[in-house]
Amino acid sequence: MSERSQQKINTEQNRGTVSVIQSQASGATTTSGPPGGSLQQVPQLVPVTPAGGTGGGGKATPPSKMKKTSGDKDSDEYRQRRERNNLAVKKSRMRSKQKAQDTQQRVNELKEENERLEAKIKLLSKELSVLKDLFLEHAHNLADNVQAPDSSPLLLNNRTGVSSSLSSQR
Amino acid sequence: MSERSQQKINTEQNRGTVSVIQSQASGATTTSGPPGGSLQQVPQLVPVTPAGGTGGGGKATPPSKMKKTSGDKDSDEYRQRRERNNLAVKKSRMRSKQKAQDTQQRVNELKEENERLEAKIKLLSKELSVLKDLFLEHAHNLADNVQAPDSSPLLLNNRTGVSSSLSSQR
DNA sequence: TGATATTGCGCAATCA
DNA sequence: ATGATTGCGCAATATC
Repeated sequence: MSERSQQKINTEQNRGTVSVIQSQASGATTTSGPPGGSLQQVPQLVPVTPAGGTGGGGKATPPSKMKKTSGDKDSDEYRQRRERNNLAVKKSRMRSKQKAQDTQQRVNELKEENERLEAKIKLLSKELSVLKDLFLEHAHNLADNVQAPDSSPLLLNNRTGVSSSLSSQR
Repeated sequence: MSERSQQKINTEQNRGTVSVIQSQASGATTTSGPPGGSLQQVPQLVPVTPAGGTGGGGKATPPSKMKKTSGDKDSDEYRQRRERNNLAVKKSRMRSKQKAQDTQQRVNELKEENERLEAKIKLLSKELSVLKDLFLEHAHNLADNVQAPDSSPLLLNNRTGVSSSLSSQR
């Protein structure tokens, strides 16, 4: 299960015809392939003057290493490889971005969870404190030898202001 | 090993500007050469097709509006701008990466914190449960009208197996 | 209006 | 040899 975002792949070289399509309003630039995204580099004839003295420039005759077909750059295979790599790059970057996004989201989730847990802790602590107080009070009563034969304090938990502490938590 | 390449790309639509590559000769630019890095593009001027995009629809040959010097690409200012941008790009990417890293770390921290909180909750819950049991037991005793002449149960908290529950939490 | 910041993309080196 | 990663420069935008 993997969806593929396919996009226009021009497996061809434009040699002079250019398409001017550049009117994209600013807008959501999410990670969805921007239609008509930006293009850059331009087409152009191979400038490399193969032989012939470059009249002006300094060292303009890099060791001509043309092996293979008429140009290892114009090669059909080369273009193919490039295209594949470009695709791979795109994919990789997409995943990378996605991952970063996921991580960010994870942070948010964890933060939420954290708050929840802390709230729970607070609640439990409060309950505990109430019970402890009751205990202490009771202990006091015993110590003071106060019988307090009336209703047992167990059912009166409003002593410290907490309404319902003795119940299943949450 | 060094392959000279020049960016001549084109896949997808192209516009009408060209990219020229500039050489770097012996590292004179502010940016130091990257260690074992990549190659630079090849030097050479490019036959920038005059602005006119053919197809554009409106202007077949827009007046070549080269402002300023005759070459806006080989211009000194151009290179300067590029260099600045390259710098900015690097900086931006660095920060981006750093941020991602930080985010990842935050995840780890939060996870840890989470575990801690959960452990605490567990502990509190246990304490609470023990106290409740004591309460119930006590209530029972009262209900059964048992005198319980022995010591008060408050000091005996080993009933359910918990060692020290009645103390300041943490 | 100019400068920096961000983003998408292609190339090439390197990894796996 | 092939796909995945990564650093880098270019150019279009976005932001300030």
